[in-house]
Amino acid sequence: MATKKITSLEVAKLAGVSQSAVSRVFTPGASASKKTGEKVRKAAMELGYRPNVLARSLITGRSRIIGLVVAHLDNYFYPEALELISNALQKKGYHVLVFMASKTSGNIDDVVDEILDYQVDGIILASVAVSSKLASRCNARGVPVILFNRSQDDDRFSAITSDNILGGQKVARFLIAGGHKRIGYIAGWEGASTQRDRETGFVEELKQHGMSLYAREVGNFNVDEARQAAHKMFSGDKIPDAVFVASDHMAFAVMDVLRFEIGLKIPEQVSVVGYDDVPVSSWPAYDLTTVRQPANRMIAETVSMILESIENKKTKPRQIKIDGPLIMRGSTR
Amino acid sequence: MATKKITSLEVAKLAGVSQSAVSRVFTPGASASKKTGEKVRKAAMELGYRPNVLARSLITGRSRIIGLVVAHLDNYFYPEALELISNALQKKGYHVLVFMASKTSGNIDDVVDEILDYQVDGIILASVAVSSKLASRCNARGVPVILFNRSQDDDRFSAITSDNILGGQKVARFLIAGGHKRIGYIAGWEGASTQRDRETGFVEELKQHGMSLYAREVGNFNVDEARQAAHKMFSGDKIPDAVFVASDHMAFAVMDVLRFEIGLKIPEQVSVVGYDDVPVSSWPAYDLTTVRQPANRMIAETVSMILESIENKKTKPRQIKIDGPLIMRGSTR
DNA sequence: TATTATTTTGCATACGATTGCAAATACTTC
DNA sequence: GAAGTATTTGCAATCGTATGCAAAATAATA
Repeated sequence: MATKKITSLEVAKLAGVSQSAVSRVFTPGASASKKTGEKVRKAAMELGYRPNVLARSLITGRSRIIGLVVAHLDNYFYPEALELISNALQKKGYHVLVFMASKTSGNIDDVVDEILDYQVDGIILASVAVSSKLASRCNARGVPVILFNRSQDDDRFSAITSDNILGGQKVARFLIAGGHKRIGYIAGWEGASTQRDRETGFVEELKQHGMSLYAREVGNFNVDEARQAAHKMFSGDKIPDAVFVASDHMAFAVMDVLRFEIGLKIPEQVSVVGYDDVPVSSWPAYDLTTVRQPANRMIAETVSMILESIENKKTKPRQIKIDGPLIMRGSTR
Repeated sequence: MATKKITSLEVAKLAGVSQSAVSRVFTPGASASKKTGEKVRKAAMELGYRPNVLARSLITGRSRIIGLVVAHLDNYFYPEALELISNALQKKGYHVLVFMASKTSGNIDDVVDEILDYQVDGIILASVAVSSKLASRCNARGVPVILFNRSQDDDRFSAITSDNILGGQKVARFLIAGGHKRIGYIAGWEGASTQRDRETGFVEELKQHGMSLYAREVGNFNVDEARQAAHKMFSGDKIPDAVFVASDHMAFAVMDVLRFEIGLKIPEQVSVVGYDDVPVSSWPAYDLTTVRQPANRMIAETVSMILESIENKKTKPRQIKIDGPLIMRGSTR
């Protein structure tokens, strides 16, 4: 139990070479002869040596750590995203340090400060906004920041989203084509760009067809509030014949209220459309028509973009929108 | 953009003190006068200085990083756990470095090696087993390892689980009390202690009442296999009148098959019981009777245990089982 | 084989902090 | 105000690795 750590120096001694030689053997691209390579590797194996990433990063200035801030693990889009991000980064030799932006404490700036303390090579903010003070601090440290599933009017950040405006439009067109006349919308948190864009696209497209929202409530991307919103929207006598809910997560709650509390048939009496296409949406119990957020491609872009920024400090931030299809299922007629 | 990092030395210069003074101001418990404290803090604020956690950990030997290995983010018990763990550790000044044990690559040992490279202060393995070679390597480095939601016959590890045997028993008693005569079981992955314990408790308790499993299939904690298992179990003419499924995650798939593909009524024709009590279980569309894994308490124990091991190297590993209640809902009669 | 070009190697320093030790300063107490 | 005690401070070494530089070893060329 009283065990010393194995350092490169001890490996060097055993292998009969200098400490720098050991370092070079473990540094890809450094010059070391085949013979030394073998000696060192053998000694290292014997002692169970592995380079200390932290010590290395102290001198290289690269930690190979990416900070990931995430708030809504209860929305099942994010666990999926987290898994994909982590896997993709792992393949590139990076790892993810997770920071929860607890909805209560709220102050993202503090969290980002903590992240920077770990000398992360980059930061991914999943569905979380950040003050411009923080922006400049990250910029000052040369740490690239990428917004995932959230965009912000600040060109110091790259942002990856699905094309939420287009997505909203698709939903509108689809519902209109289905002959719906009284169309409601249950909004997410109004501070979120995703919410705003989805609604904008949706409402604009309705307008194109000479229609407007028949009802509107706010669910704040939150199950309980979504339930309340559903109750309000469907309590009168003239109820909508279709409702677009700003996220699948909320849509499930809405469907449950409609079916089990109000007693409406979906889709016969009401059509419901969500947004995200999380795995649960395809389960027969919900079978929810929704706009797919192409997680794979969003993550691929996110990862390649952040790595690019790390390699090459002078890449310009970019805003990317990825188109996602409308997935038609049984919650709509 | 070409911005230097702010080090303690620069703060020291600005504040007109030595570098060690700066360090002391930022080290809780170190001796520094009120006056210096103020000068230093002012200078630090002005320059935007924050201590470099990595450099600190190089010398203290503490990284304040906890490695977390997790495999099944698609089972919604784990995102919840991850959120709770991360929050709890954050409060204590630790952070979580995530490692995905992709089911395919499989080799956890390599993952743990990677973790150790980051000089983590501890490792939490969520639902993942590890070889005894690795065990000794972690032990050698003095890095405590805790198994979360998995136990292992190796007393070098602490392990936190719910009381799966007792949980299985509770389900058996409940189903018997409900008058069920033909009781089936859909197993998880047989390599998992959770699966084994749940089944053991369940079957033993049936035996106590002079009953035995009417049918048994394996779902491997996997949605697709669970679906197939359900099909097999409910295809004959004498079908079970109740089925205990080893995880909620699989239970949802089973319910969907029974209702939408086979056309059975739950609970009138078949009762279904799950295990975990993930949030979805309480949604009306499933309304699943299940055994709650008390995530809060499990995480609280996990965190306090790992921190204790870090502070005090000579704590003995312990195995803890936490009792969880049977939550009765509408999927059973 | 002698000479030059190329690799490989070791030395020494640096990365940004913490900490034991001894000197200096501040605080008590009479 | 002096003597003694308690705090604060700076110096210098240290953590484990990477890397510029010059020397040594090897390979290439004539």
